[in-house]
Amino acid sequence: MRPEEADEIRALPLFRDCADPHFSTLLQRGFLQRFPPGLVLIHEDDPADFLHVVVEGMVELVTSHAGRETTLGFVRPFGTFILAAVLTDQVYLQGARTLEKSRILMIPAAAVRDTMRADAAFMTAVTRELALAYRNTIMELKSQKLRNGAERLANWLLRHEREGGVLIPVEKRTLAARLGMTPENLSRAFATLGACGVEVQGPKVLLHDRGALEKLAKPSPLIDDLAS
Amino acid sequence: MRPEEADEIRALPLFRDCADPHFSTLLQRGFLQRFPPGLVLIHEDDPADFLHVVVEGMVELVTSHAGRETTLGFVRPFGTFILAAVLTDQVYLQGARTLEKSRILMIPAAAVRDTMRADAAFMTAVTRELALAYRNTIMELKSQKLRNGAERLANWLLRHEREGGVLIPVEKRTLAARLGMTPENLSRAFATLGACGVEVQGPKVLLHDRGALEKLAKPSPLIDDLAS
DNA sequence: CGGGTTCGTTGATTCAGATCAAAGGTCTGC
DNA sequence: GCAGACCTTTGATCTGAATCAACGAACCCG
Repeated sequence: MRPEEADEIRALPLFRDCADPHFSTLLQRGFLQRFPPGLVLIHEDDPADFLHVVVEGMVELVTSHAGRETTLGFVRPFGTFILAAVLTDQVYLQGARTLEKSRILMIPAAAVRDTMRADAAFMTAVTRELALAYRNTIMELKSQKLRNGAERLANWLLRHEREGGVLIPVEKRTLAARLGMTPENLSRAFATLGACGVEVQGPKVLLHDRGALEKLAKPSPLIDDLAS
Repeated sequence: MRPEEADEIRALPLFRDCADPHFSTLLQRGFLQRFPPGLVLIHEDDPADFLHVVVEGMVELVTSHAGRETTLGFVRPFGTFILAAVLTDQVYLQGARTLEKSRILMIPAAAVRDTMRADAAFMTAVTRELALAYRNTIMELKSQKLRNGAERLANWLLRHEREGGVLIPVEKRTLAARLGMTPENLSRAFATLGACGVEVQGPKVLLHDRGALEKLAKPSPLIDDLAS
């Protein structure tokens, strides 16, 4: 791992307050692995062996049931995933696969649990991280139950807007699954948002009228405040 | 509080490993309150002041946005709610109101945080509780994204089945909101399940053919294993 | 460079669920 | 015991989303 990457991980809320020797142990017991795009990192229903930290690239969290499949989230550097399964020592509830060439730091579940026991500050950080992830998921559920497709897209755009536009970092089909709709319907949702000054140019999206878009999206800190 | 109720709370996974003096302090700093049915205990967007423990009765967790409203869960004795907001000291993401006459133990957020700091076993239990609640919500989200209305109802019935039947503990309109559909559609979903041996008699539901119902519901431990 | 595959979009159709409306039932409070 | 309110169910209709199908564009690979 490059030094600046180690620094980034060290600075994460999850590890920031961990004592130096404990953090070193975590890193020593972990593996930094490279993966090609599209590789399945985790199968649903497998026992939870590792906490994963995305160092480079992007990971998609997916779940499927009875022939249907959906995307639950994306993880980019320096995000972590499947902390909860590691803590409860249960099976994973969601699968994971790379969307790009990626490097992942994999920390054995036992190491995480050992360090929690040894380092109260780390335990606190884990708890905090879990609480935030939990709140994020509640928001996701609210979005799914209280909004229609176009509204979910509009809010996703507003949340990812940078300097008047958004660069969609994944294939549109993947974004559609993330937002809980079909690719066809994502296209139509974009068309609907055209009336609010949304212009699509391949992966680039221009928001010409943020006010109009917000009027349709009705963003709320109780649904849209955290990341994904 | 009656002694047997105090015992029930003491035996909860959340408090079981808490040292005696710390547990006593928690109880001393808490208030046991009685509430009539239909009373709003918590407004969304309020700062998180108290961890709530339902001692008697039933509580509905609700959320609303842009004129729409939905139910996120029910809490019965001796369940707790809004632990995450208490930990992160943020606003509540969901409202709460009583469905019946209820008694609630309200523990100040500061007391919870103090005890976590003082008692490692309690901290561990809090973390575990959070991880379970988080996994529950993931399952809920999966159910919402991967199943249709009749399937969600079928799985709810299977999960609550006792001796060949289910006694619906709330108004059907409330159950409908819990399952993410309108009351009208809940009626129709019950009608659909009639073909699988489901018979409705007011609040009582008889499952005459569990096999047929399971065939339609396709229950999975990755979606249906925990409570709510 | 050319051929094939995948992806994104668009149109037509179907389906699930929401909405609107009305009737019957239950519970409540006076 | 009765009147009124609310809940539940059923029917009719409408809307949003999924599906099916087709086409063009982009991309990859030989």
